[in-house]
Amino acid sequence: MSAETTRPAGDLSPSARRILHAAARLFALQGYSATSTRDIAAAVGVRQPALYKHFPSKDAILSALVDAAVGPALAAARDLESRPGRAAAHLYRWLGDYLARLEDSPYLLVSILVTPELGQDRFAAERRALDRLEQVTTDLVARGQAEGDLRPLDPRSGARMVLALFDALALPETAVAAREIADFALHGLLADPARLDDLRREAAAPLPPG
Amino acid sequence: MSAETTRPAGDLSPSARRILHAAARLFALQGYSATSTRDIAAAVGVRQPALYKHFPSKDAILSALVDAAVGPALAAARDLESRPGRAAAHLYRWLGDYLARLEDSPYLLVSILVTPELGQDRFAAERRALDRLEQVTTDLVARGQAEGDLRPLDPRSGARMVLALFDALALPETAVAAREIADFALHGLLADPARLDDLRREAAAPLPPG
DNA sequence: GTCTATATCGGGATAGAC
DNA sequence: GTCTATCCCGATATAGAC
Repeated sequence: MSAETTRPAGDLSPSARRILHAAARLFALQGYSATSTRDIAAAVGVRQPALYKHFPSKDAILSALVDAAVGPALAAARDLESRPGRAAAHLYRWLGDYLARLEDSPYLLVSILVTPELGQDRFAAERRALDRLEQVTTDLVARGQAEGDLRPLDPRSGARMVLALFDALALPETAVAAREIADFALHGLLADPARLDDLRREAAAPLPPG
Repeated sequence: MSAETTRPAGDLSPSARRILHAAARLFALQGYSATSTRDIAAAVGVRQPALYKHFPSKDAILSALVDAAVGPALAAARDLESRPGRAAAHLYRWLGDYLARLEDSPYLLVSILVTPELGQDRFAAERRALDRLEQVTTDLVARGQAEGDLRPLDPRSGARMVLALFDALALPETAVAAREIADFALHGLLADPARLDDLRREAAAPLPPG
């Protein structure tokens, strides 16, 4: 349940998945606190107490969503760290893959990333997961700068702005395409945008073994 | 109270301003619904019912915050429309001014822009205000493309991504600087970043009369 | 314009039958 | 594993004294 476990979504029962799907959609549309467990249950087609056979609390639902959103992204980023290649290309590949995954995901996880309720003390574990996401992004930006591909700016600021762009993915009906976001992010960071085609090629190539 | 009025913040009593300040901070930290009117009152140093002498409801507080956040930005953008000059330079100037204003503002309005509760029906008027903000941004992007300064991408997507960056302004302690955001946005949009210095000069010059 | 006291409602969670 | 019924609490808002 905690963000430490980064349990893959595959471990969840079909019922639990349906609950997460419905909850994520409602959280995105109207916010976490404004969504009642009755709302979630109605969207799933069951009565409110039925949820508690799958999750011990409403908070646990949000926690599971954070895990499902952040876990795969962290795993992918760490995998990339061990591979050869330019950090800027890794960043581009990582953004494209992760954003496309979110786009396809039924969970609409993006808006979870900006759920302000996570600022409360009881979600400290989830906040740590988000902090790790920011940290791996910061590392990629810093490496890209050291390698000369990315323009000089505070790498933490760069990471924050890249992650802030995720919110543009938003809801399906109005979404900005994943590739548009990845392109915008790289344009925002690159020292010389002429190198983007080059990076795109490297990022599209099969991943060399670490 | 409605977003239509775009009433300047100057119309508010000092007490009302203190309430808005405290409320904005708490909404940003833990979310709108998760913040109780008791929380707000405690932050202001009064008891909960005292708030109702200044605002008729909790929703009205959020509504006033949206007005204060969006009103000046729309006014500034419309003013720019009537002036000569390149749209890309206008966009840069507008972003810099508006973001700096938010940075200085005691209201921490940024996170208001992503408050998911605004998705609920009863905030339709506030959503329209945010839609207008997106529309003026879209228009600026489209004009910048027509003038050849901005690279081709869906102007609506471009506007969404620019506005999504606002969230990086976040809270004071961890904020990304306003200028960093404006620079990142322009880099993300520009056809040729070499033109940025030029645009910066035009944006820094005194505004020519319309 | 702030207070105390309180009405009223809705939400999270549990008990226990099926 | 879902249901009905219910507990309990916290939240918004109002009443009325000062």
